[in-house]
Amino acid sequence: MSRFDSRSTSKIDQERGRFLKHLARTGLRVSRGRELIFNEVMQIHGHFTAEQLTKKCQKKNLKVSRPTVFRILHDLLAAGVIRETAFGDKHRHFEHVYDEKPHHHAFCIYCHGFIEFPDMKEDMVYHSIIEKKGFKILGHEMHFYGMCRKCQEKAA
Amino acid sequence: MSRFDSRSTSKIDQERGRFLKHLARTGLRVSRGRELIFNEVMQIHGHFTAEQLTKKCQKKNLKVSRPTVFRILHDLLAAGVIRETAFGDKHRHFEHVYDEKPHHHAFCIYCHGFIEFPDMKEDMVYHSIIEKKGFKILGHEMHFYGMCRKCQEKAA
DNA sequence: TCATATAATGATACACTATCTCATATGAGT
DNA sequence: ACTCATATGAGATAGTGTATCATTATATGA
Repeated sequence: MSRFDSRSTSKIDQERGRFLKHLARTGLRVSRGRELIFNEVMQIHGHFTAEQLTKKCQKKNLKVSRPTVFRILHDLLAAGVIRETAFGDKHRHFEHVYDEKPHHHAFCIYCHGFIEFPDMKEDMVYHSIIEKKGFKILGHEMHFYGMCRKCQEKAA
Repeated sequence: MSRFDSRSTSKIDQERGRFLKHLARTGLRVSRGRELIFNEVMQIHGHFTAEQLTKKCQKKNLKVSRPTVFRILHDLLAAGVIRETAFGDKHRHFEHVYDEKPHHHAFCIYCHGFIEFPDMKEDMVYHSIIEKKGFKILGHEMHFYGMCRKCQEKAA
């Protein structure tokens, strides 16, 4: 029996299954750290950095070191449980894939905040162009940048 | 008379004008470093990092320090002569704006290479959604990610 | 031209994120 | 329990981008 938290919904179970399968395939163990990080990540809604995740664990007295957090995030990436988004700052930003509707981001270049908006599928026109070049598409992100409402008000 | 390289095309002249105007507005001088970096940047086709630019200068025996390169790139950004693109790695990537047709990127997650493809304007549908939230759009980038042809061949 | 003020520059140190190393701890399987 | 591979943490390290500050260069006015 898995020692992972058993209160999870079926969607989280599905992700857990994906993760366990990946670990089995690559000969990695279901360790304390991996259980712990998996459960924490699944409870986060929205984006997070490795730093934020580490602090979240430390606040809960879940002992896990920074290198371990990075290592396990790498596992989760490889398993396809989380994905990475480039926000243009010096941090790596992650979000889990389950329960997330496809969406994109608009970044404020003044306060570095962002808003989300839904994927409208209008960008599918690009697929044929890119795949004609032999590139296999695994995903896409659209980044708008500009000035958020609050920063406009401040400037005025 | 400006001491900037005078062999330039009208498009580069236009950019030079934009830069000089910015310097004048903000009380900055037309210094040796700014001339030098401006000319080098204008000669680059495609993307570059501060590191690459610094090495390019050093190879040509153009003496300019790393802090100065960063400072002047900041000036060029503020003047709107270059723009920044988040590539998902730890570097800041720049490209000059002149002579560039609007385009986007597809990144290979295996070799970190990328291909470019033209902007098709199909993404304009997003503008109304975002601006309804009070966000003022200044630009946008579309990032596809996946596996390039070469990496697919290697894997096969 | 000289004096003075202001900006630019480079050397150096620094901050920060992410990663590497390696000794130790842990777990799985026999 | 023993053996051996993997996981972990402490600390060192790498790499990028900044900050500090003394020095140099430039512009301006007398």
